[in-house]
Order: sequence, then C-alpha cells, then structure tokens
Amino acid sequence: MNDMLELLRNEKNMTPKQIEIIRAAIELISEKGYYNTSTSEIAKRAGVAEGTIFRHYKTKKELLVEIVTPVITNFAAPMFAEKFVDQVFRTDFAHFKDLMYVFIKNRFEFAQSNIPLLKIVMQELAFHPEIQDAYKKVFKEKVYPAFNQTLDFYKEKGELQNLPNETMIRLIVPTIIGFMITRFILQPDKDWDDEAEIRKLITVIMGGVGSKE
Amino acid sequence: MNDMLELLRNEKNMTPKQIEIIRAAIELISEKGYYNTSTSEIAKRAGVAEGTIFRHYKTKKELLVEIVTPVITNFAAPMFAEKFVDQVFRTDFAHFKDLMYVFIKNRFEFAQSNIPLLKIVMQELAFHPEIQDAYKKVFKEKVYPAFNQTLDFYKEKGELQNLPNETMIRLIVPTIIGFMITRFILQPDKDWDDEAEIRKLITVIMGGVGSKE
Amino acid sequence: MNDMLELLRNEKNMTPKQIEIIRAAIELISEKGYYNTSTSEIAKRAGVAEGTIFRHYKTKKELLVEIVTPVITNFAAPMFAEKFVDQVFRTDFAHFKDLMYVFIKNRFEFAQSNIPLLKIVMQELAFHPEIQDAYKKVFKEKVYPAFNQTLDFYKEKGELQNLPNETMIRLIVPTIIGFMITRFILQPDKDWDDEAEIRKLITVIMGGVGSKE
Amino acid sequence: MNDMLELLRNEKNMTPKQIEIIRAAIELISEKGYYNTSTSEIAKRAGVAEGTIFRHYKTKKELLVEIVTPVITNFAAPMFAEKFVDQVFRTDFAHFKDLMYVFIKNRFEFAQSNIPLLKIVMQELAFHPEIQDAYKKVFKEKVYPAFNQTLDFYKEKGELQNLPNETMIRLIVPTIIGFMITRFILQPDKDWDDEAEIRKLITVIMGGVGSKE
DNA sequence: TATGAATGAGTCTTCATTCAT
DNA sequence: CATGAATGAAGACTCATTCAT
Repeated sequence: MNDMLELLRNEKNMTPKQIEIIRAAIELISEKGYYNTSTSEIAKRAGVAEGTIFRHYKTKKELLVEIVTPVITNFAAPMFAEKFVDQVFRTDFAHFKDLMYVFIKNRFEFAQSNIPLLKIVMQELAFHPEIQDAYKKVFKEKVYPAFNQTLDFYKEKGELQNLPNETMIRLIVPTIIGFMITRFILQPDKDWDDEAEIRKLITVIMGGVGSKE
Repeated sequence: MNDMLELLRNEKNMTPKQIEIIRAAIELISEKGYYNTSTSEIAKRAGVAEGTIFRHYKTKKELLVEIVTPVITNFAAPMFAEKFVDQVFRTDFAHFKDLMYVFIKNRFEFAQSNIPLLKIVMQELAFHPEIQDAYKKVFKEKVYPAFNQTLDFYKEKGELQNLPNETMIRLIVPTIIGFMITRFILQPDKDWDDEAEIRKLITVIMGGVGSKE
Repeated sequence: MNDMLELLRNEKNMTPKQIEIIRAAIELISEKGYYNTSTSEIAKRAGVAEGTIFRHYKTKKELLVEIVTPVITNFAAPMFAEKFVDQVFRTDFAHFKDLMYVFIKNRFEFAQSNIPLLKIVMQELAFHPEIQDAYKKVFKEKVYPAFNQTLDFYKEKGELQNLPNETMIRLIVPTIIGFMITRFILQPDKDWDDEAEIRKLITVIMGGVGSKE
Repeated sequence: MNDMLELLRNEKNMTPKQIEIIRAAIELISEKGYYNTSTSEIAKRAGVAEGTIFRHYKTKKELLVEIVTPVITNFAAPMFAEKFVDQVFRTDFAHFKDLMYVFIKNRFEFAQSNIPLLKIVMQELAFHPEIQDAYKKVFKEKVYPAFNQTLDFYKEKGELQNLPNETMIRLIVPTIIGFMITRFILQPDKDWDDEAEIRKLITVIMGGVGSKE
C-alpha cells in the first residue's frame, strides 16, 4: 500500500471533503506548480467552496506543507523502520547488493505510486523553508542513522570499501534519485526495462563503493 | 572566462542598465524563485524604473528565458565544441577516465562560477516550456552527438563496456549532476576536498561503465 | 417601464452590489467614455472593492458589453414584438403616419429614460466588435423583418411610395435617430416642444416616403 | 482638391516628418480610435522617433486636435464661403433644391475624400471638449449664419415653408449627415447609386421643408 | 532639429483570505 | 461545519512624456 492518499485518510482522520481537497491540490500543483495553482481552482476541482479549504488549512502554504511533509517522511522513513533494520541484522541479506536491490526496488515502487507528490516535493523544496526543515529532519533523524548502521555492518563484513559513510551516502543517494528522476520525470514514456535498469544501477553503485577484492 | 554575465555583456551588446537588470534578476530569482520575485523588486535592486525592464523584455517571462537560455547553451555546449572533440580524437586523452577528469573539472568550474544561474535553471525548468525547449534542443543537438562519438571511440579502444550509449549516458550524467547539486546547493558550506571528490566520482562512473578486464 | 436598470435588476437577478456597479459604470462611462473611466473609479463610486467588479465581470470589456447589449436589444426589440405587430395588422392604425407617431413616441420615451446608456452605445459602438455584433444581430433579426412586414402592409394600402423597403428604412431610421441625437445629446438644454417636433418629423418622413396622390 | 492632408501641407508649412506623423496618426486613429493608438505606434508608422512627435505637438491630445480642427473647419466652412453665398444671391440657383443638390454633392465628395478624418471627428467629438469647442464655433460663426441667410432668401421666394430656420436646419442637417454615415461608415461596401440616393434625399428634405403649393 | 532610452504614474487583473449567513 | 460573496493588497504591464546626446 504505497498510495499516500490512502495513508493520509487513515492516519489523520480526514473528512471526505478534506480528502478531495488534498487530491485536487496534488493533481493541480504537480501539473502546474504551486504558484500557478489558485486556491479557487483547487476548490473547484475538489467540489467544495473556497472557504472550506481555509477551514481546514489556515493558509495555502499550510496546505502545501500538509501535503508534502508526509511524503518526505514516508519516502525516507519506512525502509529504516524497525522491521527493515532488523532484517538487515538478522542477515536476511547475505550481501550489500541484495540489500540494495530490495531497498531500491521498494523505493522505486513507492515513487511510482506517488509521482505527482514527489514532483511537488522536488519542485517546491527549493522555495519553502518549512519543507526544507521537514526534509532535513527526516534525513538527519532517520536516513542518516539507518544508513550509518547499515554501512558499518557491511563494512565489517568486508563488502564495502573503507570510505567514510558520508562519502558513500553522497555517492549512493544521488545516483538512485538521479535514476528515478530520469525514469519518472524526464523520460517517463520511454520503454523501460526496469528490472534491468535497477540491476545496472546496483552494478554502478557497487563499482563505486564495493570492496575491490 | 566562465562568468555568464561577462559573456552576456559582450555577445549581445547590452546597455549598463540592461546589465543591472539582468544582475538583479539573477540575484533575486535565484534566492527566492521566479514567482516570488516581482518586477518592481528587480527594478528597485537594479536601480532602474520598472518600465525600463519592459522596454528591454516584453514580459517577465521573456526576461527569465533571456537569462536562462545562454546558461543552458553554455553549460552543455563548449565542451562539445570542435576544439574539445578534436582533442579526444587526437588521443590527447589516453584513457576515458582522463577525459572524464578534464570534462568534470571543466563543468565543475563552470558551475562554481554560475551557481545562482544554475539554481534558476533547475528550479524553473519544470514550469516553463520555453526553457524546456532550449534544454531539449541543446541536449539533442550538442550533448547527445558529442557523447555518442566519444563513447564509441573509447568503446573501440576497449575501455568501456559494450553497453548502449544511451544507457551509459543515463548512468554518467545524473551522477555528475547529482554530485554538483550536493556540492553547490544542498551542502555548499561543508568543507569539501573537491579534487578528491571528483576522483571518487570518476571511480564510481568507471565502476559502472568501464570494461571489467 | 422604460428604465433599463430596473429591467436588469429583474431579469437577471442581480445582487445590490452588482446593481451599484452597473449604475456607477453607466454614469461614469457615459460622462467620460469607456477609456477614460477606470475600474477603480467605478468601484469607488459603486462603493465596492475593485475586486468585486471582477468577481462579476471577467474583464472591464465584459462589463461594458453587459451594460450595452440589453440596451441595444431593448431599444430595437419591443416595438417589433408580437403585440405591436399585431396592432398594426389588426389595423389599429388607419394610416402609416399614425403608426409612425406611436412608434416614434414610444422610442422617444425609451431614449429619454436611458440617455446615458444610449450615449454609451453610440460612443463605443465604433470600437468594440462585440457591441457591433449585438447591434447587427438585432437589426437583422428584429428591426429589419418587422419593418419589412409593416412597410409592405402600408404599401399595399397605397400609403407609401413604391420604393424598395431598404431605401425607405435608410431614409426613415437615420432621420429619427438624427432627431433624437439632436434632442438629447447635442442640444438637451434647449426648450423643446417635443410634441410639435415629432409631428414635424413625421411630416418630413411622409414627405420622403409617403405616396404623392 | 478635397484631401485635407494636401491642405495641411500647404496652409501650415509642415516638414515632411510632420506630414508623416499626421498621416500615420490619421490612419491609426481612424482604424482603432484615439485611445487604442499609442504615440509609439504612430511614431513607428510615421518612421520617426517617439520624441519627434512631442517636438511638434506638446501632447498627444494636441496632435488629435491639430488633426481634427481643420476637418471641422473645412467640412463646414467652404460652402459658406463668400464665393458660394454669392452664387446663391446672384441666383445661380433658381430653386432651393438645386442649391441643395450642389451643396450635398459638394459635401458628399469632401466626405468621400476624408473618410478616416471624419470618422475620427465623429468618434472623438464626444470626449474632447477642445474639439467640441471648435465644432461649436464653426457652427455658430459659419454654418448658422450662412444657413440663415440662405433659408431666408428662399423663404422669401416662397420655396420654403414658413418654419423657423432653426427647425429647418434641425431637419435638414441630420438627414444629410445620417445619409453619409450610412453611406460611408455603416454600409460602405454596398453597391450604391449615389446620384439616385442624393436625389431621393433631396425629395425627402423638400417634403419636409418645401412649401406645399 | 531629431533621437530613443528612461521614466513612473496609472491600468486592469488576480487571488489568498475573511466573515456573515 | 460549509458556503461563496466580498475584499484589497499586490502584480505585471502600458504609455505619454522628458531629456541628455
């Protein structure tokens, strides 16, 4: 269940109207951007009155943040949730590249289910300090620690070069994200063999950080 | 001479006021984004009347495009100009990784000299078809052909795996761009050892596309 | 009930603010012309915010058209409505000149009640294709057919010369309109004996188109 | 020689640039109206710099007035010039309707040669007090006296009804002008038999003001 | 005299936000 | 809770006019 809207409906208990507002906002903002989308347009597409939006969200920006924050949290978080880290250490994954495969596969599917949302995050991240804060927080509190633990684990197993974790993260993460941007945003209509692409991606990453034995 | 403003002053022969307008626009838009920057603000910072902007650029958007287009052209183009391609084929570069080094170094420096401009390009690319067109044109007419020629050359020399060029480009380019974004935008204040980072980057790339002899 | 404002209030069911906007617009535009009247002025005189105007009328031009179209329709139309044409053929009017009298009298009173509006129509007709369209439509669909029927009727009765209807219309209509312009716009302050003027006018018209027996 | 431009070139001694400005202004304003024509457009079409216009005419309005005033003067005046009035009293015209014929014919040709200018006069008369003043002056000082003299002359000859001159003028003038508007502005493309139309027009007028012997 | 870059007041229009119902 | 009419501040853009060259 990767669909964020589903998730929002459940976690916060939203009224149907609220859901419609969020859905409309996501559609419109991801198509045209935050500044090209008016609240009246959102209201119209959501089938509610303009005032209704402001009953639920004090400002237009708050609506944006409300949309974007859970995406950030959920894009980064779940893989680093207890369950997953457990698996790693219960050595469910014999090799780092197996872990990478599951990790990338999982995030890939998440991205696929939430393209409009991720588009919004990427586009608006640059301009809204509130969003940047959420992003930094998640990165610092979730991604970073989880990565550290994981990388240390496989370093000790001799599967990774003895590079600083930070360096490795800086090599791995942009490579993965770069791939997804190409895949979902720049050339979404190309005829992709996703499975092959992901394997190739892992080769690149391992070429970069894997131990050269 | 990497500074685009310098370049603009020379190529198009701009009046001093025009230069000021461009300078102010670059500053403000790269800080706050296109939609958060008003023409009156640009005028104020440029020290001209608001009307003066519209004497030179029919619309605000035209100003943006005028700023952004040369950046795109110049970010992509020069490395693929005759001179450079010549070098490659006069085998000035014994190995693909030597070429990569010079290439990345060169584009790195260009980026460094034009951070605000590149920020603008990245941020606004998503919303302005006019900018997308410029980008597509350059990529198709310059980047792609040059890359193809080059990759074929080193493939024949046995230095690269026998992958489709497109695949290689898709692995190489986002990796480089991802690095630069991290370096200049996400963590500009970190204490970077650029030389080392670039070498590492090349290792990653070679791990991905280099031949496994 | 000749007052157009009254009519607007009823037909379209307008809010009080909307009425005020229309009233203010009519006053100002008829005094100073469309291009010399700003929307902010209209708003001020109407006692509403400028934005309110644009909530009801998408553009300033749409406001103008909304004001002017019903005038055109109503200036031309009612006399040619069923009721009136019926009267003619039930020979309520023994002679063409009796019909003319009622007709002119009726339109005269309409004009008198709507001077500012008619001023606007005349002044702006030249520049706004939208208004011209409305005018052409009404003339073609209402005025012309009604006139034709009527003129034919009295021709057969031998009261009119055997001229083409078009020629007669071209003689009659400008003469009447010319009179009203003189009466209400060029010399409104003169001490008019309207009854006498109208009779004189009819003499002229009959001199032009009446049969010379 | 009815062309006003010719006249302007001679009376005032204008530079070629000035003539071009006037010509361009007439063209543009008569097409699109005063408020829809910018001085920069006029300058462009005239092939001069914007500043040049303001060297010759202090304001845009002054340019308009400069264009329009001589038209008014010349439309009204010449027929009432000495020469013409002389003719009347040297009884060059046996009957009033002969005079009318020459008069209408003459003004008809003037109109035909100056349609754009007359269009401008009509359209802008309503909004510019300066133009109204010119019009009133000419009417009062030229048209009215000349008409008076003439009408009195033919009244004495028993050719006209014993109506107040003012009344007659009010019947005659709008009828003639109405005809010209129909002929040149409302239906310029119709296939007109001008000679016949003018004769018809005179019949109407005579029907209105001619003595009923 | 002619130029045309520069001006800045003024215009129409948009839109997030409020509030009485 | 929901509505949607009303708001008014702010924005992009126009254009008559000025003035240094």
